[in-house]
Amino acid sequence: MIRDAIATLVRDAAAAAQREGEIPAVTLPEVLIERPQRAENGDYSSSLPMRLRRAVGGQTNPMQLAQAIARRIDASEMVREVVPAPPGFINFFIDDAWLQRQVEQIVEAGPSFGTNPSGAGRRVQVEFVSANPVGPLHVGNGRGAVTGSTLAAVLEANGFAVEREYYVNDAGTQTDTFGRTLYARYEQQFGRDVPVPEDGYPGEYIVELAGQIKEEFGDRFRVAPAAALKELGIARMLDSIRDDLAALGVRYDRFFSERSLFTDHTYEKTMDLLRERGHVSEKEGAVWFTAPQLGQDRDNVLVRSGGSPTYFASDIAYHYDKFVLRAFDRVIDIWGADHQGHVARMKTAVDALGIDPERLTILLYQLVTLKRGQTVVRLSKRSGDIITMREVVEEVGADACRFFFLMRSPDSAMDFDLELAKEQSNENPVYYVQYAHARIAGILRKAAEEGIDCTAGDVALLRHPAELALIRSMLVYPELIEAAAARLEAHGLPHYAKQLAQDFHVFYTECRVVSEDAALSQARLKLVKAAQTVLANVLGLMGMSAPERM
RNA sequence: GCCCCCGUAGCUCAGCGGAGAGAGCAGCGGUCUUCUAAACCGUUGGUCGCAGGUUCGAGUCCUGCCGGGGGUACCA
Repeated sequence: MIRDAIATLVRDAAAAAQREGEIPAVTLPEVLIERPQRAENGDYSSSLPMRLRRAVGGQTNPMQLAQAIARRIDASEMVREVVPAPPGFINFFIDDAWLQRQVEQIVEAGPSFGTNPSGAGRRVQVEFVSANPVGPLHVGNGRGAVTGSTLAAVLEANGFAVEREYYVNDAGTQTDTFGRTLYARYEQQFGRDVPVPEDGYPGEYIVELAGQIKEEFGDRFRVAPAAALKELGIARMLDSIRDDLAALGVRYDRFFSERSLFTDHTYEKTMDLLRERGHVSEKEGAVWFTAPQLGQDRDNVLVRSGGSPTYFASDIAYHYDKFVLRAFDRVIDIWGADHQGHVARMKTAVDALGIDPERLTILLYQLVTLKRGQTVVRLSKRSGDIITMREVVEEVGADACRFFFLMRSPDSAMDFDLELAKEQSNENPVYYVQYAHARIAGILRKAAEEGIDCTAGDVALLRHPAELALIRSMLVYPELIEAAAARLEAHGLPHYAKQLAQDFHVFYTECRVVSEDAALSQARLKLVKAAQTVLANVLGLMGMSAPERM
């Protein structure tokens, strides 16, 4: 990566200057390479001299340090010029010929362009959505789904062995409530006036489900044990959740059953371990998790006085399974902000199991408000008038859904405007990006018609500012992928895609590809192929399609 | 009360402690005989919520305050 190469140049030059006594022999601060905002300050820059100033004592002029370092970095094939700049920057200008040659590197790398092997096959689990299988997914689940699936893809692009998992809460009290509601709706199908339980779910979807079950199985479940109907209902809900996620382009490696933790005794093993390690106490007839020495100032219930385990208890067992039984190096849980209160105690619980809590990352995303223009559409699981994720995906399309969710930092509560997402106009950035790809496909079709073969194209002809800007833009991509994984942030992707698309659109406007100038046509065709590669790669990472026509 | 997130252009939002704060949309003015005008070019618009602090340097880090959202169960 260019950035790393430049960091090495700076580090080596600074060390040489120290050996030669021009810079005091202090420990060098970390060399960070930045991208200047203004082109006149180069392609990359280092502010090491100004940081160094603190280490060496106040009296040294950072500009002199910058000169001492810059002088020791020779121009190379990649770096055309190294310029010290006030008040103490070292600026790097990349050589045009080197940039031009990267076009061929990109085309050659194809789908692997931008990826890196730094993850070294370490096993990472990304667990996301994991909504209770008692109702359809809502819009907020969509945000989790898109964030999780994209981060998983980003980690894979960085060489991690990623497993995507959905934790199915098929053992808790909510499933009982669901079962009782379903039973009432089922009986109602046969004309019996069985009321929906007071704490039951009012949603119409359970009525529909009950109707389907009656149609398929008749009255079989009126005599069968109540558990059987609940089982079937949960299985059906899960099937529909799976379909909804597939419609958003989300796939999983595994759906993990909460109940399996009890049937295979993982739950007991985990509780035994917690007890052994002194984190279990009993009071008020309940069993509590206690860890004041780990900074948990309040105890939490593991087993209710009625004898049933809490969600927290099985979640601890679940994490024992992740870290100890399945031995993931790292686990990333993606939760909605409404689970915020659970974060600290979950990390403490992992710690209490003797697992390094650093191996667990819990990402929260803030809530989604669904809007239609100015009007807020309330999403309430309890209203019975649910705006489901499926409805949104069907209305605006999976691509627009993914792009809109990804655009915003998970830390910000977001409005999802259905009208804007659907808008097929210049107001909608989704089409702006995809249109760039469609335009590329158009050029490639035209070139094929004209029988242009670009293999012999000479990239040295790519001298137009728009061409060089496009190349520079493409070369940002590997850095983006690396940063996205390091910071576990996916929202840089759509912003980058917009930038890349813009650089392509400008190139398209300024530079005619298929023209009478055969040599230039071939060279530009190569550039177009490289642009297609990068655009398709970033769209792919976001789980979006790269259309050939629009 | 306590905990988490947010507050940047009219709107929606980017912005790893670095160089006159950026984008899209909206507004205003231009550009199709061409590989798709779902595009391009120009232009208007800012006390980065407020006040302190740390630093050579703060939109970015720390503290306090103000405003908005979420959480604070023997629910999940």
